[in-house]
Amino acid sequence: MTFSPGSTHPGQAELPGQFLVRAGLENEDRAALLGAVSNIETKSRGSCVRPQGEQPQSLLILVEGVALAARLLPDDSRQVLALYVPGDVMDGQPVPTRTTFELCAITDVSIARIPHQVLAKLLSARPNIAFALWCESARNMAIQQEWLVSLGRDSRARLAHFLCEISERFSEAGLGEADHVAFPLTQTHVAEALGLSVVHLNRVLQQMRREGLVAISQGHLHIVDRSALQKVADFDPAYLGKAPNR
Amino acid sequence: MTFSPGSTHPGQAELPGQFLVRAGLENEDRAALLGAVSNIETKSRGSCVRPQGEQPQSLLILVEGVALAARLLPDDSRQVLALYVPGDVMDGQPVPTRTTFELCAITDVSIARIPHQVLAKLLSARPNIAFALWCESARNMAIQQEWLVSLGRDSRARLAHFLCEISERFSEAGLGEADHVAFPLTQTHVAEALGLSVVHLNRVLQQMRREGLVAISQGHLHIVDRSALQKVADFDPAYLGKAPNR
DNA sequence: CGTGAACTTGAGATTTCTCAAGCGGGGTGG
DNA sequence: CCACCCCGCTTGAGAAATCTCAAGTTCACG
Repeated sequence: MTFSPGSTHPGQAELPGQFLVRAGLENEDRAALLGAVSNIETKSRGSCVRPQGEQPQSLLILVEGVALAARLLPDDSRQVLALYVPGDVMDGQPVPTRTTFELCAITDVSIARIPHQVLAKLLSARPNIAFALWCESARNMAIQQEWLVSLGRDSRARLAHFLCEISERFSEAGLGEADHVAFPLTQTHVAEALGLSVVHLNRVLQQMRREGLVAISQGHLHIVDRSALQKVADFDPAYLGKAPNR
Repeated sequence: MTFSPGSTHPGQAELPGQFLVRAGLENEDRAALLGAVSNIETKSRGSCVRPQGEQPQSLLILVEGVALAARLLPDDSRQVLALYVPGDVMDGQPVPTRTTFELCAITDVSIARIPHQVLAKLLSARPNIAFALWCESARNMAIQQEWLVSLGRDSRARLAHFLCEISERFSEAGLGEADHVAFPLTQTHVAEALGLSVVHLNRVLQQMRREGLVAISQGHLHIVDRSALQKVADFDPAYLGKAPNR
């Protein structure tokens, strides 16, 4: 998989089929939204999709790959604020405002752009689209809220919760099976998401591995004992819009 | 100030003047929204406005007083997720979903209810209202994002940031002057918001008091050295929709 | 092979927590 | 009117969680 980074192939979108169906968007509206895509561009892994502090010109939708949003702090540390999988709207704000975080590609990604100028017309012409984007945004808010709660707990619960969420979202996005999903994140990424040092994160992870809860290797996450893991995490997938605990 | 807890006086809302103007709502739409208020009720301080896990029947707007949203954890601890001041929409979701947190009155409060059933019609009839509520929700998300970043930092920065935000929001809501606002929270509330133990919070607070950054007494917060405090907090009020650092 | 990034391990320093106790004001019942 | 009690605040001290620094290992890649 070798993209020339930053390349652009314009025109008809090949957005993933499930895009915005979660939010209940119907045919005609979906078509209108797809028509508003100005281009789909690719970025190579590790590159920055949109720097912190920029005034965004387009709404960005992740089509392929995994990406994250992170805040750069004055002491050069980073706090990861969100993870994105294919189908996710990255930073869907009703009114574009100067961003307080950067968007980074974790793997090679492809991203659909919808210029805010075009979008604005669409929003007033088609209230359903606005409503669907609001729903998406509300879901991201629910996820963020879980992260907030998680950060208040100890490192073990934090990591367990993170892994539970990853496995749900990644498998739903087609990045693997339920108990065996792709895991392109480095431990540094995870540490920055959980607000832990890499060293400590590593130890907690090993501990959980030893206990037979999870295993991470070769860029894959294997949930060995899901119910035990969910218990450690106090995880209930309802906030992701899924059925209650299975 | 003695309300009979839970009392309800129906009819014409006396919503605060600035309500939803931040979100750019115009006369006619505002009137429609006000007309949808089924009643305004009062709750006494310390009481629970809406328990965790309930299916909400109405949108709640805080008219008077201070309230918070908190998640109850299985070990009986709590994580405060949000603070509300008059004019705030408490948990404004596009589609009402089972709540994952409780709403509590910190002071005596009065709250306007808009039944979701009524609201739904309003949203489709008047897209501007949906848009305004989305904007409100986006603002709450930005605040929550700041809390998330804050939780990743040390206790000193966390507290400083919290106090900066409080002073901005409370004074904007008419709960005091810029450097001298009402502070009805107990140290336990603050500790639960910041994910710290009360004991540790107390020590950090005293330290900041000794350094001449802030003073809290008699239910009032006094920002003694705002610029120093903002520096400790790495605080930029832009996310609240205010002008950049002064 | 040589190199760099990610992961791992050790050990001491620091932050934060828990438990325990004392203080002080406001409200309440006697 | 007084005594008591509860809640919120404060302080001390030892325990636990987490961090930082430093170094070693592994593995993919050129």
